[in-house]
Amino acid sequence: MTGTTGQILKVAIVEDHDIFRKRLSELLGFYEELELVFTTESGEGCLNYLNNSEEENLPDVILMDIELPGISGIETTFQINERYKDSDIIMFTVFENDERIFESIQVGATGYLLKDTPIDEVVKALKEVKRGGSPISPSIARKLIGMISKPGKEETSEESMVPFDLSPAEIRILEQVTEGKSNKEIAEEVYLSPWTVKTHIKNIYKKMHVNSRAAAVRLALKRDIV
Amino acid sequence: MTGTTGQILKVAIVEDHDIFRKRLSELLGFYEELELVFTTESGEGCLNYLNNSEEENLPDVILMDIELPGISGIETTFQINERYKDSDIIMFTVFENDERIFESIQVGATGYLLKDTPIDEVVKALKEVKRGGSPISPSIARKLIGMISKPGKEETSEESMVPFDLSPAEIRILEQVTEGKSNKEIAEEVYLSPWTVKTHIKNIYKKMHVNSRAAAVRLALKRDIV
DNA sequence: CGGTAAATCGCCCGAATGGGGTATTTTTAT
DNA sequence: ATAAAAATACCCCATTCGGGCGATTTACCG
Repeated sequence: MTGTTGQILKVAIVEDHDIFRKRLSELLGFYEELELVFTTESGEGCLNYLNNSEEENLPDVILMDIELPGISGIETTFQINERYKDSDIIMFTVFENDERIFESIQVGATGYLLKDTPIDEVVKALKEVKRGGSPISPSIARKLIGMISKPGKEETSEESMVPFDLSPAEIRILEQVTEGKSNKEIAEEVYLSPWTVKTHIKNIYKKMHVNSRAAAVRLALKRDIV
Repeated sequence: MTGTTGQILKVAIVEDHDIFRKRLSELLGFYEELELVFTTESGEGCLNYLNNSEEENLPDVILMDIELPGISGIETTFQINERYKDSDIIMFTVFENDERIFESIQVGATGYLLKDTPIDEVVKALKEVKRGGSPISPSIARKLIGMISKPGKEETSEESMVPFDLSPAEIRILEQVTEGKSNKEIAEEVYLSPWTVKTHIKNIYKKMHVNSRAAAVRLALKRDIV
C-alpha cells in the first residue's frame, strides 16, 4: 500500500440498526476518498460478502458493530481475522466496558471507536488504520492503559466470561475433546452415556459454529475456553 | 473539576531541548484556554516547581519528555504520580519502542504523544486529558493493542524450531487439519489424492505420538507448530 | 548408476464421527 | 403447581477416520 494519499479506501459497514447504518453510509458517501464496498446488518452477511468477493474487492477497513443478530461483532471479527488478514476492523459501538474492549482486541480488532464519534473523526480513523495506526476513542484508550498498568486484573476480576454461552457441562466435555479423547472415553470419564456425550458435542458445535472436532479444539484453544 | 469548558487549563512543560521547549511554550501561549504554569529542562526542576507550588498553582497536565538530564521523564512521572495525583502526565517524546511505552504506562502516564504531533492536536490532547480520556498517537495505540492481544507472547515466539521433525509437506497438511478440514477438502486444497493426504496424516500422527485429529490440533497449537 | 528413502497412491475393515431425529427425566423459572 | 428449558439417552444413516497392508514413482545420496 504505497502512497495512501491518492488511494481510494475501501470500507464496509456491519451494523444491525437500519437507520444508523443508512445514515452512516450516506455520510461516508460524501467522502470521495472512500469507497463503500458493502453494508450489512449481520456478521453472517459480512462473512458471506467476504467469502464471495474477489480479492481486489475486499474492504480495507470494516466498521463493525458489536451487538449484532446471530453471531456477534466480536465473533465475526475473530473469523475475519482468521481468513482475511488484510482487512482491518474498527469496532464501532456504544460499549465502553472492559470486557468488550478486551475481547475485541483479543480477537484482532485494530481500532475501537465509540458511536458518538463525529463523522469527520471516523473518516480520519479509517485513514489512520491504513497508515498503520490504531484509532481509539480517548476514553477507551484510558481503559487500555488501565489494562496495561494493572495487567491480569481484568481477566481475573470479571471471571472471564466464556464466549458461546457454553454450560459448565459443555465446557467439561470440550476439555476432554481437546485432549483428544473419543466420545466413548469421555463418557467413561464423566460417567455419562456415550449418547449423551455425543449430544453435548452436537450442542457445542452448534454454539461454536463448527462442525468438526479439530475446528472445535482450535477455537477452544484460540479463545482460551479451555 | 466541574465545567472544564470555561476553565483555564494549567499546563507545564518538561523538555531539555532548549529550542523545542521555547518553541512549544510560544505555540501554547497562543491558546488563551491554556495557562503555562512552568517550563523546565529537567525532572528535578519539575519536581522542585511542584514541591514549591501552592496547590491551586499545580498544573493540570504536564507534557513530559522522556530523555532528560538527571532523572528520566519516566522516573519523574513515577515520583509525580506518587505525590500529585491531580496532575496528569502526557509523555511527549520521540520514543516509539515498546519498553518505553510500557514503562511509561506502568509509572502512571495518562497519555503518550509523539513529538511530530501537530500543535493543535497537542492542545486537543491536553483538553482530552481533563475530560478523562487518554490521548495516544495512533501508532502508539497500535502497540498498546499489541501488548494486550499478545501478552508475554514475545518471550515464547523466539526460535521455536519445529519439533517432531515434520517435513514441509507434513506441516502444510497439519495446518489444514488444524483448520478443521476433512481429508477430502485438504486433498483438494493441496492438489493431492485423499489417500496421500491420509498417509501424510498417518505419518504426522506417528511423529507426534498422537492418534486423533483433536490431539494433533492441540499439540500443533500448544507447540506453535502451526 | 544403483540402492535407499521419501512421496504418492490405493484398498480393506472396523471404529468413530457428524447430523438428523425422538423421547424421557430433571431442573429451572414463573 | 406448571410450563419451559436443560440434561440425558437412544436410534438411523451416511461419511469420515485410523490403522494395517501393499505398490509405484520420484528424489536423494554415495
